[in-house]
Amino acid sequence: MIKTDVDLMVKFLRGFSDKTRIQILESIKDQEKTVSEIVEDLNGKQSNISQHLACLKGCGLIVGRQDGKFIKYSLRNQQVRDLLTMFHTVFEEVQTDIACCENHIE
Amino acid sequence: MIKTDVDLMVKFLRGFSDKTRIQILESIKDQEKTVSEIVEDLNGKQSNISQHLACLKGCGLIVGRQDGKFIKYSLRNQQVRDLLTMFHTVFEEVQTDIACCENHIE
DNA sequence: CACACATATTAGTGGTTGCTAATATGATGA
DNA sequence: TCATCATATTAGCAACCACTAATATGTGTG
Repeated sequence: MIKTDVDLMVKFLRGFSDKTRIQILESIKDQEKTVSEIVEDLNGKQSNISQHLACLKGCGLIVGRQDGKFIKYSLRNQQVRDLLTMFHTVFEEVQTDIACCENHIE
Repeated sequence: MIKTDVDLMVKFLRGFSDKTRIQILESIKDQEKTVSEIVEDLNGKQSNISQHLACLKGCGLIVGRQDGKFIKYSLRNQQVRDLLTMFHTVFEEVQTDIACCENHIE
């Protein structure tokens, strides 16, 4: 770590560390969607999704724009999309080893 | 998400979602190190570091090899290194927006 | 084998975080 | 403006997870 603040970096990365958030990111990866659409996509609760969206927005991973009575969310930029793609790539190659992190750190 | 299991994916990504683990990854990014060296690097407790190492190993992000009485850890491969680099890149560009995730999801 | 050093594991605990339900805010259109 | 729909926020709770201290395993050396 050169100069960037580690704590902030971790907050950024924490955006990726939850199932619901990953699913949201995947859901809007290719097209922007309204909150309701995402809720339906994930079969989740509106308040829960809304909280995660706020988190992802705060982490700089997504952006929202008002569109009539809706708010449409999409990935912040191509880099975030690339990051998601790269996760898949590295993950594929590593998948078999992952049994880790049961409950506590382990 | 195409075919890969989301839960497993999240376990993989959770490897990146903790300050100590990020610091470990950065610490061994360019050269393999023994546990003691990492402990010293981070100014941490041996048992704690050891647990995080186990987690990172389980997540497929690092590998360890016995070397005499020591065990030396290093990043699993170039892809993981690339991922770390890419974090920095995207993070730099996004940094100002990150105030998120205070305590609860927010 | 016994001792010393390096690392791993376990148990217990406190703080963090994601969930739900209820309520509040905000925007649109009659 | 009032009613309605879309989204955000809050409070409370349960589960999770990282931390420390203590102990165990393992490896090399006398």
